[in-house]
Amino acid sequence: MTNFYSSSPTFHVGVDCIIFGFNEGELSLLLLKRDFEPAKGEWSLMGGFVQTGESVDDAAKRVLRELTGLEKVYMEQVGAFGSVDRDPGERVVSVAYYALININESDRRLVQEHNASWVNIGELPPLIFDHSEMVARARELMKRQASTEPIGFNLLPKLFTLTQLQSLYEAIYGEPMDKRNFRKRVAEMDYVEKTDKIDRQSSRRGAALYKFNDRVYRKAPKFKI
Amino acid sequence: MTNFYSSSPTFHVGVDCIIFGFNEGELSLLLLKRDFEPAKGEWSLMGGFVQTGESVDDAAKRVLRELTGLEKVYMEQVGAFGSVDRDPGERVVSVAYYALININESDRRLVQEHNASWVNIGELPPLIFDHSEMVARARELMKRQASTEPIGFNLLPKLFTLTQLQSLYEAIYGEPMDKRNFRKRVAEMDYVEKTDKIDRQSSRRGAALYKFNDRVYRKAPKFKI
DNA sequence: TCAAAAGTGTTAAGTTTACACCCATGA
DNA sequence: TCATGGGTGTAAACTTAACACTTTTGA
Repeated sequence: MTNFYSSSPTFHVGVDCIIFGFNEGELSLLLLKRDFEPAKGEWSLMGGFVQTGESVDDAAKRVLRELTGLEKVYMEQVGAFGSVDRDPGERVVSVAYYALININESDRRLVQEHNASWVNIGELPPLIFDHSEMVARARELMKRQASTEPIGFNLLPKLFTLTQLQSLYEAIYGEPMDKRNFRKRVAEMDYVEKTDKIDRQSSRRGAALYKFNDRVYRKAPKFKI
Repeated sequence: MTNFYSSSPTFHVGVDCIIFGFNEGELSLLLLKRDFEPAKGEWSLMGGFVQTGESVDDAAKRVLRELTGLEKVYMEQVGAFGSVDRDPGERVVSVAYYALININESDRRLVQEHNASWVNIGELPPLIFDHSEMVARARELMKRQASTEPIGFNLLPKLFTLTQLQSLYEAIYGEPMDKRNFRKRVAEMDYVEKTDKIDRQSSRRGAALYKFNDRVYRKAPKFKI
């Protein structure tokens, strides 16, 4: 009896990470300037190959960790990219993931070693292969999910001001929002808790610092922003 | 110099299809009772392996065509499933797709030859591997997309009554809808066109038959149902 | 003549949007 | 004292939801 699987070819399976960060009111992506072939010298997403005994999700986590040093990061699968010629080197089916990280928590040394840098999302260079398409799909997905679930907090420090939070959502949606309406909505989210701490960086008066309480959110998960 | 790719393993890449149909007010899936190993005798999705020189999307289209005889079907990728042990036979990374078809247009002989049948979505048997999870994800995705884009028409005959259309959306959302509000919304969609034909199957009085005009939709794509 | 599905508008409730001024502070 | 960002409420516009009766016709 012939083996059921053996008549079909096998392929390298890759993972590529669209890594979002937020700083100074701007969304950025962590991109690599490739110092290796193929496509040496061009910009790309951080990627890698799935290994034996490693799930595709785990491969994505590993690849993210290799670049940023971070574990337990918020990640979502964007989808599989499987055109025949998407990688000119060899046939590779790749699964894209997006990650939301707090830029300040990433390991600067690792980032530098990989020749990676944060690029403002409005000024992205052309990317290799189909990586620009992956980014476009990831942005769409992230935008939709950000309007539905409180994932934006992953991009902020643990303590943040409401102005920061609003500026984050303005960056995600790409449009300005009304301050009073925004704060009204946040006020209804019991899991966005005002602390007694004050941020004195951003203004003379000082702004109240808030935190996201996931425990409370899971009890009453209502979110629409 | 060593080859960049060769240090990583390769895997079989599969595709699995969640095939939605609509009949008698009920959503159904086209499932296979496997007459081959592994998991012979159990229920599964229709699947196959990606071939050399074939994109993953094309593999999904081929697999769907092999079972239904249909081409140019509405399909969406659900995502990649990559757990290490998801297929007990051998390591397989699989990409799930959902398809929306008109049951009457599928090739009954082909369906029979594959030992496949339409199963009401409320009465699904346990499925092999992670196929139940694929189905769950596909349903969620399809529901969301159905509320945003006029994809439901793919499940109906070219001519349909408003009662059929409402009953379809009730099946998709799993909840009853108000007839007058529903018709009000449809009346605002210029691309849902009343024909001069009458359906006399469903009632003594007869119901006006409508059709979806994709040309008109693309000019003014507003949809919310 | 009646059973069965088709067809049709109005009102109340809820949600979303627009909008402008005072506050607290450090320089 | 003034420049800067922080903080606050109300009313109009719009959207959504609730609701019941008349029409047509084949059996």
